[in-house]
Amino acid sequence: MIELRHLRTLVALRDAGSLVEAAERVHLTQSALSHQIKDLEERLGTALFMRKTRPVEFTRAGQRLLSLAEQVLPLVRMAERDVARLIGHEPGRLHMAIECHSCFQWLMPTIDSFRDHWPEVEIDIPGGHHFDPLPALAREQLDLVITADPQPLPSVHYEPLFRYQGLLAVARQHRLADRAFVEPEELAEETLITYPVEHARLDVFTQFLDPAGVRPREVRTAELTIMMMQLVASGRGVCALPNWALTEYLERDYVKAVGLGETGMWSTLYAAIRDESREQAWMEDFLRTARETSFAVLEGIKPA
Amino acid sequence: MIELRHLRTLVALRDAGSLVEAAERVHLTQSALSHQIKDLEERLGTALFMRKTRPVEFTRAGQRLLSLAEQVLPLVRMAERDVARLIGHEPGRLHMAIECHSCFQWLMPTIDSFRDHWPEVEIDIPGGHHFDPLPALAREQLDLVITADPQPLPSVHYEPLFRYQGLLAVARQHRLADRAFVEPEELAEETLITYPVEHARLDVFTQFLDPAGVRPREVRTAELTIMMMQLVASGRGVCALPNWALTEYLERDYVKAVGLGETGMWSTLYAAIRDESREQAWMEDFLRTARETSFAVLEGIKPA
DNA sequence: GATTTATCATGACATTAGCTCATGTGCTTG
DNA sequence: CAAGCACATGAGCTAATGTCATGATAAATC
Repeated sequence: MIELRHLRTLVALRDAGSLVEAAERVHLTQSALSHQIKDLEERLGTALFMRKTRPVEFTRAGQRLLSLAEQVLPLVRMAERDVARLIGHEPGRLHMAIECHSCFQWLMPTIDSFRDHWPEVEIDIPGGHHFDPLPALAREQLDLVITADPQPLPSVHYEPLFRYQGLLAVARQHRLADRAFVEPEELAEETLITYPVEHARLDVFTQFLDPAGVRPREVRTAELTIMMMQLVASGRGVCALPNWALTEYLERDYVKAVGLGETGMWSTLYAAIRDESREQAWMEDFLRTARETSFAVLEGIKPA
Repeated sequence: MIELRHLRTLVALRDAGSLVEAAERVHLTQSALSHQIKDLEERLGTALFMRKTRPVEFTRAGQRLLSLAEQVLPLVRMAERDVARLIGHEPGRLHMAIECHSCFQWLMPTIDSFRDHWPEVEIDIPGGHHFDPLPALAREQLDLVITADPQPLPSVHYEPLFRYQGLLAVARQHRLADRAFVEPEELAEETLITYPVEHARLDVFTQFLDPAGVRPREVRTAELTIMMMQLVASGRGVCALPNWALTEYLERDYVKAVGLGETGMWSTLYAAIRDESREQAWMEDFLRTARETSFAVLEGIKPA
């Protein structure tokens, strides 16, 4: 008997293009998917996709099942939402803080799509708070915080969203422009441009420079990503940003990007929420939507 | 995660009206369904149906999932059929013999619905064969035989369709009319009306009278059920028929029905097919359709 | 063309979901 | 109030469904 599990796998496979990555998306091993699909194929009596092409190519039978999945899975999700709505009639509240300036890029589409499904949830991003958002979360002043450095707090749960790589943006003619990666020491004579937030919240420092005991010659700040890009492009400094925040500038050949350290500087972005709210159907749905939107909108990120 | 299994269970539950019978339909135990649904309810956080009513009554959440099932399951079946069709392009042949006169009642709607889905399968009920159908099945002159007495033959497989109870139809004013059941000996002085087929193929004899060494005073035959009913109603004899073949006459209060023996005479109706054809998608589908149609059209039958 | 790197397949083992069995509880019915 | 029926529940088992370790194969890199 064919099950929804199979359909979800097929969709992941198509979106990912390979078994390995599809496996990450559905949080299973490559082997599990291989077995699962093989089993399904045996029961159906036909192959579902070609393994020797990249991205994988679906047979006609595979395509038919994919189209089934496209029809069916949204229906299932809608039903689940309806059921969830039938249960809890208390309107939800979703006040959030974002510790990650570039996150608006995926957060806005996420919120848009979420609002369609859960109109009764009150969404807000309260501005002008100068308090520390994570304790505010515990105090129930906030309901969700997007952050890259989880700190253990009672009753706060960190839900990983995705992993991304921090890259160093440099001018095209910069001396480091053609390097695959740089070592911390090489930034000692550079001007580093950052968002105007505390030192401890910038992972170029916490993960890269501080461990090596290096301080850049100068640090200056800019509010917006595009301003940073202006400064970098005109050779006024370098700046570290998530890979996906850079893609559009890289495509336009506006700046160059190099890795931070040999292994690259990978971070995980988390949604911090209170333990209790993990149960709420709309919260689950928000996180799912966030992940889906991110993977659709951003390039170069990986499942956590 | 909700799975198709759950949806199939819910549909069975609604159709059956009780967990016990639903369990029979999906070929699981009552316990399994109880666990399965409980588990689902816990994950959803809400009850799906009321257990204390008969037939069971669905909560709003339950109804929502039912409606999901109604949308989704047909789509899944269609996709499965399409996939099956993509594989085997050889048009199928379905020539059948029916060893059960009353069976046309459910067989005709079955065939109608099947033909819609598998237009390329050539369906026929070759008439005028006076050979024994089961060997003809093995010889590939036939592809399916509806029968109530399976005889072991190499490469022939018997797929149970449903169980039914043989009842004795008697005139309203008959001396046995108010009995719950009769013993074989009580038929020694009766005229028994049967279809014009060999003795060994009539289960009133093989299962009821022969074991007790009883022969009715007289045996006469009639071709059609309705003729039998005429004769019975006018006191010219009694006749044994499947419960479901009698319902329409019982509802019109045309005749009365009594059980055969204290435990009742239960038989199982089988579809005999060749081993190889068990694999064919359209054959599976025919059997499924047959079962579904039977349960929809006939009253008082049970899953095999 | 050799070497490295990637993906998928596969067999053995592990885990767990999902089932059956046996039994308990509560409702209905005679 | 006893009997019958339907559902619930806990224990235990099995088979389905995973993981791990490894090998084969194809593409990418040197």
